[in-house]
Amino acid sequence: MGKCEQCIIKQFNSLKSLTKDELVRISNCKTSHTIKKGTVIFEEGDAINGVYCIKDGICKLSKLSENGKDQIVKMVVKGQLLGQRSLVSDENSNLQATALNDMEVCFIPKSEIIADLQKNPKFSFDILKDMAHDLKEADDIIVNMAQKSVRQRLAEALIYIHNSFGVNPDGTLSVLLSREDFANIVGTATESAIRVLSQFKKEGLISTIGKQIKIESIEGLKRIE
Amino acid sequence: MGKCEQCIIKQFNSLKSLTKDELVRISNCKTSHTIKKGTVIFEEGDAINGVYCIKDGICKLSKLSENGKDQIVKMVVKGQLLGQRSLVSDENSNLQATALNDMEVCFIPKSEIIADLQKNPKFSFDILKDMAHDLKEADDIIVNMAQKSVRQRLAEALIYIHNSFGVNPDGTLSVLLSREDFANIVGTATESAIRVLSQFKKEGLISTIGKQIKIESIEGLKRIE
DNA sequence: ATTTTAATATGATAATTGTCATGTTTTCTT
DNA sequence: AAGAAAACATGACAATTATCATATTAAAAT
Repeated sequence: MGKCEQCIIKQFNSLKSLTKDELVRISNCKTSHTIKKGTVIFEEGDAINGVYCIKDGICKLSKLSENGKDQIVKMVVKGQLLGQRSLVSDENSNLQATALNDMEVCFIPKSEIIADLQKNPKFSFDILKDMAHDLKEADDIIVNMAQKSVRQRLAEALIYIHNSFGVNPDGTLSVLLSREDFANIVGTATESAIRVLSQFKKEGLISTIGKQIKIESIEGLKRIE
Repeated sequence: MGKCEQCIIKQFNSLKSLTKDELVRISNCKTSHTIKKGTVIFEEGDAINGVYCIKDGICKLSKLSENGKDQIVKMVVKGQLLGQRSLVSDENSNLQATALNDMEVCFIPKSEIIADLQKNPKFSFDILKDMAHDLKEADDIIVNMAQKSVRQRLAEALIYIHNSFGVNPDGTLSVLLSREDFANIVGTATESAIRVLSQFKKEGLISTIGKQIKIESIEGLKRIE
């Protein structure tokens, strides 16, 4: 099993602020996992008790609404930490995490890392920065949900996914989402999401290869009102 | 001017985790302010460079949408800290803060408190907990915005305000909001908010005394689908 | 390879919400 | 106290979005 001290992934998240000694200790108690696409990593209400360092892949964080829909609140990718909040609060998770493709993760038990959070101010400040950033993003999402049309939100979601998670060699979005996922990001009915995507296609803003989506005009998508 | 060490307000926020020495130092550099209802405390894009400890009153945090509406993202009351995020990130504020009634606040410059954040792990852990809580709340708001009707959201907003900020002796909500404010919390047109409130009144769920609102049946509001 | 199932697509229609117009009430100003 | 301005209220209508029905296509299972 790989060692945290030597793992490049940590450069991308708060673990980079741990000392070598701390990393060695964590490395000895972490567990590596391969997670198949579609697997639920944790559910709403679960006690998580640790963080996942994502070595590869991507997952969605969602919350079940009373109307039966599963609103996607955030996506977490390779390099990032999943479940940071469980380190801080003793409450159970308010979100469900589901793998969007095959993932490789390391799980670090809370018990082993919580002391570092208390002792290593650089580390806790890093986590703090992360959360502040998440909070800012959440504010933006709230405003978008409240004030923008489905069309606008979907256009922005496409741009966001394009810019944040990149594209395949053929130009299609590297994260493969179902139409239902798109609907659950944007907060609309699946049919509505499908309809809007069809329109975007007609307008030449995107093209599709099977369920893969390729953005043809970011500028065009940005211009949508 | 009052001294932080003796101030009861700090019991309600993360400042309680500062040592006596730290509090004394902060007390010497803080500035007290009275803020009139309606005053903009800081705007989007402002560099805040400190936190406000709210001794009395309440304010709204909002963000301007492209369509000209001012979405209210959060309300901050007596006892809480305003602008915590400015301590952590060096970016300018993404939100505007506006006093909803007359306020009394103490402003603590970032320069004086940032060292404590680095050195006092109890304090930074407290702030971390706060942010984790805010983030959880933000998730809930996103789901509500995306999946619930205006009617449901407004009912929930009324309940939230009732439970979180309390009522006057006559039973009316102690935070006096305009219909436009309600619309901006719920993310709808002012006319729609007015309409729904009128309906709630007709249905006996609320009553009004001028623009003051009194909840007559929390259970009824909760039952709305 | 064929059946079965799930995902995508589109039409028709209903429900929700936004916009504009206009009137009323309340609050503020002088 | 009178007039002006802002906030509240409601109707009429348009736009957006959800829901239900039903194809069509793609993926999975046997």
